Amino acid sequence: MTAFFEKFLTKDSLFLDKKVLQANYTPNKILHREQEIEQIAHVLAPALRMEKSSNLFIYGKTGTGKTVCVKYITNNILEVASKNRIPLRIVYINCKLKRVADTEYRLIAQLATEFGKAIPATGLPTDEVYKIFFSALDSKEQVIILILDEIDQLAKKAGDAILYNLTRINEELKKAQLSIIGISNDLVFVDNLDPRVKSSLSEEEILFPPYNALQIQDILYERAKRAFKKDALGEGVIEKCAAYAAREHGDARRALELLRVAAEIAERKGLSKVSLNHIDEAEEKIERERILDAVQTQPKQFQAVLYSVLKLSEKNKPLIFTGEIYDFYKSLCDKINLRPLTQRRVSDVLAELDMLGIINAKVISKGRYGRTREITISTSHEITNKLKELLEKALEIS
DNA sequence: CGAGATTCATGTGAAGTATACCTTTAGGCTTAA
DNA sequence: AAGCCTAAAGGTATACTTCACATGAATCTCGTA
Repeated sequence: MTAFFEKFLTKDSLFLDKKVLQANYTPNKILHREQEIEQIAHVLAPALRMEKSSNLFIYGKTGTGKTVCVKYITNNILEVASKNRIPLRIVYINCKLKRVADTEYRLIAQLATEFGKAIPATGLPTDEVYKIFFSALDSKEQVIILILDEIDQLAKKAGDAILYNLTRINEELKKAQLSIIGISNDLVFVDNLDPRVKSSLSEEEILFPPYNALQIQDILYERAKRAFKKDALGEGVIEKCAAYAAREHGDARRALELLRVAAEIAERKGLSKVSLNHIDEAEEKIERERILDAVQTQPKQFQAVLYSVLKLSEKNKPLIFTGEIYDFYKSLCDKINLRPLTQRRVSDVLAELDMLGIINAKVISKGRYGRTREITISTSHEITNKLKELLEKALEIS
């Protein structure tokens, strides 16, 4: 054991600074987004004069740099603010996180917690929580910029009334000022909003177009310079990562992750260079971990339903229907001593699993033979097998 | 043969229920003057 | 008399159930050519 660690220590790493490639890293130079950054900066600048800045709505596909740009700007603005003793506060919330900010109550509770007020998970009336949040907000003169990431998820689950309430809070605040930045991956999201919400939320709008392959390459080169030691990357590695990511609507986050994981794989193998086939391995690994992770954090019932789907797909059938799943699921529940949910609920569970991208579900009509969800597994065989193992363990299936 | 009607299996919306948790309040007990 | 603790009462959010109705194309029915 000691020998292993000794060797680990002396073996030199491919990385110079790994965190440069990690998802939450904010670089101090963002390429190919000069215009967007300037626009955002213009919108937010009034906050420094203690004026309310316009609400801002940012949209663009995943990995187009929305979050990074916003974080970059807010970091800068915070710096200036603290230097000049301006009471500016930035709150960032990701609305997608299940059980954190995916309902009205939980979002406001989360916000209140950000302001140092502990809110129980249940029990309080929602408007009470609003009041607590409100008084925390208005307790002193300050400007607050509230960033709601993945706001489309929130509106989809919790309705847009909550957004209306938030945009209206400002009118009642006496001392503080609140501006909202909404970030959405869904390009048509605003169009489905209540017009009142729409007009107040998107006083300013900025669209982030996808990066093209060349731009992603630039970004990768820039980061790789900091992240890796010289010559750690083989010929064409960056190009390939960029190409893969460009294929997926120019997702830079994905490209970076691909590069990092590929390097980790190479390093673990004790190689001194990352080569092209590591990228393929990395892609596989990322996909696997994304799914395994998502599944692991699901409630037991969800896992049981998913397991049923997997088991049924095993029988070499390309399409599975809700009814079969429910039957299997019920007998499964019997076996593992789980109280079965109703079909109604399972229907919703399946819809949610679809949303998570773990399965593909499509509602079809089979004419005379009724209407159902047609379900397919979207992942590769290998991952499916791993999943089954994991679920068997989690559900204690012998 | 083709237009409508029918049918099936389940999707989907609304309303109700169970659970877990919160605050408030009233009563009982302890404590200190 | 004041202070503290506990338990009951009254209230809420959330996950789930119950009930009832909606869907939509394959299939059936029946009038017509």
